[in-house]
Amino acid sequence: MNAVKDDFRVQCVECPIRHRAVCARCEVDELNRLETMKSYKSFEAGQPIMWRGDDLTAFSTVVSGIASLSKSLDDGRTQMVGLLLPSDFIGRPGRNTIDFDVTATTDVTLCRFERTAFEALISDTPHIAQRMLEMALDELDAARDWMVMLGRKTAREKIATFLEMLVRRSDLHAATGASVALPLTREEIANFLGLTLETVSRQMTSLRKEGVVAFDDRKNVSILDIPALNDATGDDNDGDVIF
Amino acid sequence: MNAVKDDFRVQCVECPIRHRAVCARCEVDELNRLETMKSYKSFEAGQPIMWRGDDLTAFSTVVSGIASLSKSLDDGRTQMVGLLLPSDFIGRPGRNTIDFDVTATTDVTLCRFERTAFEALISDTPHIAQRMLEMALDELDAARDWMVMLGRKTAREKIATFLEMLVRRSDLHAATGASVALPLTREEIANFLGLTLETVSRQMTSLRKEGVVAFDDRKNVSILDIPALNDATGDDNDGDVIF
DNA sequence: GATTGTTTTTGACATAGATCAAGGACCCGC
DNA sequence: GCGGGTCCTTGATCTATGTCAAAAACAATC
Repeated sequence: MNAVKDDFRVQCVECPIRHRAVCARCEVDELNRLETMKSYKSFEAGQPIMWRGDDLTAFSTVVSGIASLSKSLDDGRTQMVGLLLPSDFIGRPGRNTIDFDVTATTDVTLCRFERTAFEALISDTPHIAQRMLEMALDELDAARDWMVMLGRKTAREKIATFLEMLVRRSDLHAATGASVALPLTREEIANFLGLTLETVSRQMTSLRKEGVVAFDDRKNVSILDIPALNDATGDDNDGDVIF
Repeated sequence: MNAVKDDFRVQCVECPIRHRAVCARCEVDELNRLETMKSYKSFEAGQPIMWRGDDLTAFSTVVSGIASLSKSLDDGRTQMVGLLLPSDFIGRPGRNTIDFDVTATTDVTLCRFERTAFEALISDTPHIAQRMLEMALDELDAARDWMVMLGRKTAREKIATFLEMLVRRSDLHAATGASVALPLTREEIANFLGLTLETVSRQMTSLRKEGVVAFDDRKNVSILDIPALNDATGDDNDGDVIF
């Protein structure tokens, strides 16, 4: 079992996600203010980060790793409603509990801010509020594409859409045969797509047998036929992006 | 056929949605600036307001009526991804085309702003950016509940969730037997819920036969048994709200 | 109030995906 | 390298929902 290391620390100006996170537009003096407010916290893969209903005492930015947001019905059915990558933000001003479960999908490091201090910062520095608006609107666009997928796509299209998203995100766009990391288990993919894990497995083998993809191992896919994958998504060819 | 009346006009300070729209937090001088920028435009029920891909030359707030946002796949499958009520906003800063179809579901009146002028206003007046952030985050919450519904609920639960949402929105909460307007056709409801219109119809008759609801006519439902409706949603009892 | 078109309901049937169950593959600690 | 756990695949079957088709209810126009 890997020990969680909480000793990670970088200067804001050298932060790897400096230009994409909520602080993207901050001037140096604003960064200095953030510098004094922040602390880092890490979680192992699989660990819960927050539970639905928890007091939202701090806001966070994902610095490294992947976290998922999910909601469950009483009987255990669960739907993933967000996938947080480095630079994504957790928390919302003006609400004091969180309304979904946040889980570390891989090892995750967060950059944390006390809520009240950060809320003050938001009202002081328009740069942060503007960037947060932009990020919220991007998430909303992603959520809407996701809704189309959940409501109207077949299992095969869902799988293809998911794989295509991974390719797009890893920026290998054109590189046929390149291997892409699959950061989620079959069950997590199922919760992402609104399917059962068995259906996920079957559709993946089906795409494999057709020669569209190949699985190096459980956690890595190679895309052998990008046009075929695109076709299978059900989107028009310069299709919509979820992330 | 009703003529579209474009002559609707109110002063901002007397506007019915003054305290809920993007301008909610504006001071009098900011309102005065909006006053000079705005124009009204109306659409009949069923008319398209914008098509996906259109140039986003203006932003708008819904003043009255209901509009829907939807996305379609190539073969015509369509999913509704938003339902705009009075005070809701159309358009997003920093993007110049719109990525879904906007349709007037009932007769609709919009309050319009030229995009460039409004974007300038956003960077000038933090009150507007802050309010827009709040509204975007609310929409995101709604979208996430909607995703759970699309991905994990049964047809019956979807219908119950939809009807419950209507009750909640019309603020009749406790009033058993009260009649609620059903602003969408069966097909639109189907596109909202990720179902076919036949399934919508069947589940509605099923709820009717069980005595949970009654249909006064096509466009009005009475909720006879609120606890039963709540049960049928699949949420826990003080359940989640979509709007 | 008959006519025509639209929307909704109902029925019969087909099927994608869920469910239940078993067997394999991989991982990790010893 | 062995044993126990977890994750993944595959198979057999069931069922909720989609599809296709027709009839019924309603709305609009003359």
